[in-house]
Amino acid sequence: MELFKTNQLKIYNSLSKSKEIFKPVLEGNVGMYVCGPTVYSNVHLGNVRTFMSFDLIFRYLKHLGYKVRYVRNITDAGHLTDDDSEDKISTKARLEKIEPMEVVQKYTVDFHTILQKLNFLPPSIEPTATGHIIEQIEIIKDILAKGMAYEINGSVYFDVLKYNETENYGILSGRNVEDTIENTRSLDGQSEKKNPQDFALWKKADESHIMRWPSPWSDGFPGWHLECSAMSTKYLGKTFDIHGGGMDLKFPHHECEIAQSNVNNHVHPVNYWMHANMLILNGQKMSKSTGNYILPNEIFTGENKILNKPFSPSATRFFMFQANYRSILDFTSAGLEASEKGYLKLIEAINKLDKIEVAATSTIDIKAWKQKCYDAMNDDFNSPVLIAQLFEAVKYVNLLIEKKETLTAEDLEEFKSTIHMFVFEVLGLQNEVKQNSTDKISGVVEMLINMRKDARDNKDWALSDKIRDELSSLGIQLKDGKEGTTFSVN
RNA sequence: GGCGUCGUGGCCGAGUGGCUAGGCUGGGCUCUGCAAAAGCUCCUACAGCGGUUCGAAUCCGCUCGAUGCCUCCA
Repeated sequence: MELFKTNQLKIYNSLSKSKEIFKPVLEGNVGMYVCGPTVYSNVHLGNVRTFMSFDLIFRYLKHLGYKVRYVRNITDAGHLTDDDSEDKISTKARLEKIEPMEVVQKYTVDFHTILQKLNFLPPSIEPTATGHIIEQIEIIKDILAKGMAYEINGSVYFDVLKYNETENYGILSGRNVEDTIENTRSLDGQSEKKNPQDFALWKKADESHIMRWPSPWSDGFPGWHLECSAMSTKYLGKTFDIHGGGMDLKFPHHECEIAQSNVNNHVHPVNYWMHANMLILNGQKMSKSTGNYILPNEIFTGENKILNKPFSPSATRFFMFQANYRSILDFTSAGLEASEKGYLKLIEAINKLDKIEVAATSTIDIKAWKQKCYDAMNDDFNSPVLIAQLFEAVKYVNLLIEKKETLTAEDLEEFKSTIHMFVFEVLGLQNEVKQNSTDKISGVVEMLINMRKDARDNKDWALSDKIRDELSSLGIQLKDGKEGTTFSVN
């Protein structure tokens, strides 16, 4: 029987601002859409955190036995710059004097490389905005036909005020349009829009603009908000289960998606809206201009001014999951160092699992422990609590090896498989310790351990300590236990 | 200014009304030739001020602070 039938999953829904029991549209199936990156520069670390949260969610849903279709788009057109007239990709292409598609290619590759290093699962579909121009044009036609948009000078805008007469523009973000009007009154009236809060569905391209597609209104390009509506509808249907993204996309991006779908399909597009919170760096907002900024790859190489040392992808992943996805997370060197130690402790315990011997009786209630792990994840993907339970398991491992606790063969098997499943399959961590110590090294170290044992038996402390210290300086730590000496490679 | 999110011990972070996670750091003890590892243990907190309640970190109000969106930066 699938696990989802026995596990009651609760998800915090940004729309209702409360935890709700998760019920997919189609039993056993989950449709999930997450707003992907705009590929006009290296992927932002905060963005990585958002995607990592949804990687965890994707992994856990799959683990529960759901058939998940996970769509995460690539925005390669339509995301406008501040003056609201030029596409971000185009701007970058002009600045670097390369083709827009070169910009897209370069940063898409960067994005995938970083995610691969961090052991992300690829989404089921990764559609691009430029690959769905036709679908977007069809939606614009429909919205125009329904009278909720207007054309001016070859551009098409969504009529927010008119929409708000019958629907609620602000249902997700808690804004009301009247306030928005007052607060935007001071902006200059250069825009051709009827109202400042109207957003673009189609923008006419000026002569210098390289990225352009023909449409009934002009040669131009689609608005940013539209691509997500087009692609989510195409691959997941008019109403689907989960829509995710960073907290910063709640308004206006997701609000606009809701408006578009409400007009286009006459339904609210999403049952569960999920928003990952922000990542800050040393207590401050990340900002390129102030230098309080770090690229994901610089974490791994250590080539940065923020952190004291490099950190591995798994240590970084572990650090991120020690906080709940809905909390603001402060990215600091001290925090990463603490997490790295915790991660190594966990992995070392996992690598020691085979040393546990089977006993006739169990002194630990493995089923109760396992249930706590599931309870944590079922409670809105509470990874910090899951990790706390995994540290309980670390304690068990050490006590079991010392024979202060015992497990039957059946319980031991369940214990091992549960640990492996949560650590590697659900959290997506990698066993970096194991990768470092090859069998050849193990053989050599074992030999030295035996030599040291002889020295110790002869009370030749000078030789024994020399072996220990020299191995230590090579990054190999010896650990004397009741059952003999073991080692770990740092 | 408006709309959100949040403010927990030396640090990081769970916890939504009573049973007070976990990690890192530091102290003590056990084990050990010594150390490390491991086990046990200690330091016990909820921004401030009011209120509701038999009882609040948890609910309500106000104040202060952080952060996000509203304006390019995830």
